[in-house]
Amino acid sequence: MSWHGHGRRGYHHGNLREALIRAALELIGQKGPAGFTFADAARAAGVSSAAPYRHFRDRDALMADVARRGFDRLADDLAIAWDEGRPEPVGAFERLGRAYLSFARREPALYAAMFEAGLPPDADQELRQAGERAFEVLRGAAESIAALLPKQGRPPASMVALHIWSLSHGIASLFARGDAARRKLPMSPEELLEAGVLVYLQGLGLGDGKRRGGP
Amino acid sequence: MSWHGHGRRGYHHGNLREALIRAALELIGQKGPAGFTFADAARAAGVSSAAPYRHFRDRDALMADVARRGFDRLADDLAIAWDEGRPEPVGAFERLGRAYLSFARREPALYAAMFEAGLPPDADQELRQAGERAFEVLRGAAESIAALLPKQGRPPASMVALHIWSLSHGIASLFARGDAARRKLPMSPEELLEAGVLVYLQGLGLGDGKRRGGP
DNA sequence: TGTACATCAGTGAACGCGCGTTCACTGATGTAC
DNA sequence: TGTACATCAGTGAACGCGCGTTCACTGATGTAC
Repeated sequence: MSWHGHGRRGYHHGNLREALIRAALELIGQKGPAGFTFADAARAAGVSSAAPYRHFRDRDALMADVARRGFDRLADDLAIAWDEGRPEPVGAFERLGRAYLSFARREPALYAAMFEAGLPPDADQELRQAGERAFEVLRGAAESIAALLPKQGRPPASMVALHIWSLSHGIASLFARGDAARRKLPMSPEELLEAGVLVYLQGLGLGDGKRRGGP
Repeated sequence: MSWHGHGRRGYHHGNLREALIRAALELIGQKGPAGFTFADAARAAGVSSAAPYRHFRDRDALMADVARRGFDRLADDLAIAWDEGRPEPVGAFERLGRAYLSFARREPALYAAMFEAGLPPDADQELRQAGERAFEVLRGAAESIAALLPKQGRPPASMVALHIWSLSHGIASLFARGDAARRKLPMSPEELLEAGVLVYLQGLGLGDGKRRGGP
């Protein structure tokens, strides 16, 4: 019924661009970002191997579009988790970390396109902006966290943001990936991250003695 | 002169196994772990495309051997940096973190084979053992660090090791990689890591008020 | 020290395969009047 | 409401290419006697 449904509707596909992106995501999920080809995507979308050229310059352009969507969704997820620091920043900040890891786990194909496809982060304008938008959420949160500290000795917010990003990404890419390269862990990645963030915040001087006891 | 020198010495190569590994390393450095083929390696070693099969089952077996060497060397580097915690554990531990990052930067091709080639960490016995040996150095160091803390509330050493590994790997793979996917940073990766480790140690209760002031 | 023989590490030709890319084309859709 | 035409999104055939892999082979090396 819907005029841009999933099936073909004759000579024209009707929604090939979307179908290719979905196919790419599926294939990346199965075989990793390296093991997916332009021809694969065309086949999966049920279209001739020349058709994708109407929508993407080449494989990398398609990959970049997938990655861009990934950053858009990550930015959304992070913003929701942070929720402008409500009810109080420290708890919200921990929630933010969990949301990052959760994204990596729920969307391994997107995550791989974003960080393991070998794309330059500024492959194109849109990709760069989407990446910056996501980081900006994290940086804003770090800003609020830093503001809780006495003005002298307060660390730069961007550094705090980079630490949390690095820790989260490290855990995601070593222990929470979707493929055979995942490393085993004597605990859940979530626990590992949560404990790490806690120690880190403590180190900043934000120890909340009784842990998450409210403001 | 040397009987297993670099050039061919007739029909037999004399040292093809080594030459293939060196070629693989070179190619991974240039094109990433995905963009290197068995045929490439043979060509670079100046040998027919069938020759590598005398030494490696397939491309992945070659890659695994490269990765194994990487872990061996990383383990060595880390052990030297840690130096059994001399002159005192906290300083030595920071040195350890720097050594990790330094390895990733000096040997981007090895690092990529170890962590970005999509190899299962236990692809074979030797690879697994080499990986464990490297982690063991880190875990041992974390043990010494944990031992500085009061017995109750002391975190598990393996968790501390995993935190430092994750942070280091996150920084290495986001900001210190050798290819076009490296992300820009408003400081050096070394500074970022060092600051992160410092905050973390502080969070553990190992603040050295005047920073590195000795025991 | 010499010779016969086994073993080994390479060759090179061949194969099937799938990819990327181009091209003239054609069927469907949209629009001007 | 109908018709002519432009535009667009796909087709399918073709191409050159390089990869992985196998095979019978051959030249070099090592060893038994």
